[in-house]
Amino acid sequence: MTRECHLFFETLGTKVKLNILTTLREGPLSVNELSRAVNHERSKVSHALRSLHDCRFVVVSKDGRRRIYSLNTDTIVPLLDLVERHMNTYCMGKGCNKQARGGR
Amino acid sequence: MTRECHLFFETLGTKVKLNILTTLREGPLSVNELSRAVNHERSKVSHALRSLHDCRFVVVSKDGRRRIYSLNTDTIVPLLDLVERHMNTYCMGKGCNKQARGGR
DNA sequence: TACATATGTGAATTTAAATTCACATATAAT
DNA sequence: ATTATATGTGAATTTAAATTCACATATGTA
Repeated sequence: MTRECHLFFETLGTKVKLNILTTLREGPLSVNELSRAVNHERSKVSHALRSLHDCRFVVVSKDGRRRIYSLNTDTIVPLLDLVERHMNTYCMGKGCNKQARGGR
Repeated sequence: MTRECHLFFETLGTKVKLNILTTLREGPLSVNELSRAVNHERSKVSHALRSLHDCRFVVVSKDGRRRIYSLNTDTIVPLLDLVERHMNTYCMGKGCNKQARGGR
């Protein structure tokens, strides 16, 4: 299980990907729309969508020459909710509890 | 939210950390015990535990000169369960659906 | 106090992922 | 068929995280 989950979490470990997912919570979008919404260039978004789709965090559907991406609401929505709850409960919403290192 | 979650998932994106968490599902362990259980050197495990603790995935308690780590069962157990379910449903338990690239 | 055991940590190095860019492909419109 | 629009992708580069190691700290024991 560790091996599979590793990839799973790795796939969520970057801001662009996370941005995409939270943006898609509002509703499905095409690549261009997403690119504008998260303010990152299309190529980057496209690469991110690839790995998100590889792990089935998102699903695609064709609409002419556009590709509409939407969340896998079945698992990803509850997952994000769970994480959000954890952050609020244990990390006070400010980037966890990273301790200052070094110093004397 | 994206900024915080980014760190959250990043913290789970490596095999050692994931190994530690799944091992701790069985019960609390000291650093040395964990080190043996996951078969990685203490220093590595210690570094991993640091970030896991920064995000409150684990909690510590002192016992003499040992430090006993245990899971934050409140959120991390359901989280791992959710992920496990996702993997089984959408990724057929074999490292997601990474498509072969290239080729002609 | 001196030593042993358990763990933590800074920093150099290694390793891997993210970004970028030029180009490929795919579909639609003229 | 040609052009425009939308998206995908390989590979070089950049960037960041993981690993390692030598040492620091902390606690207990003789």
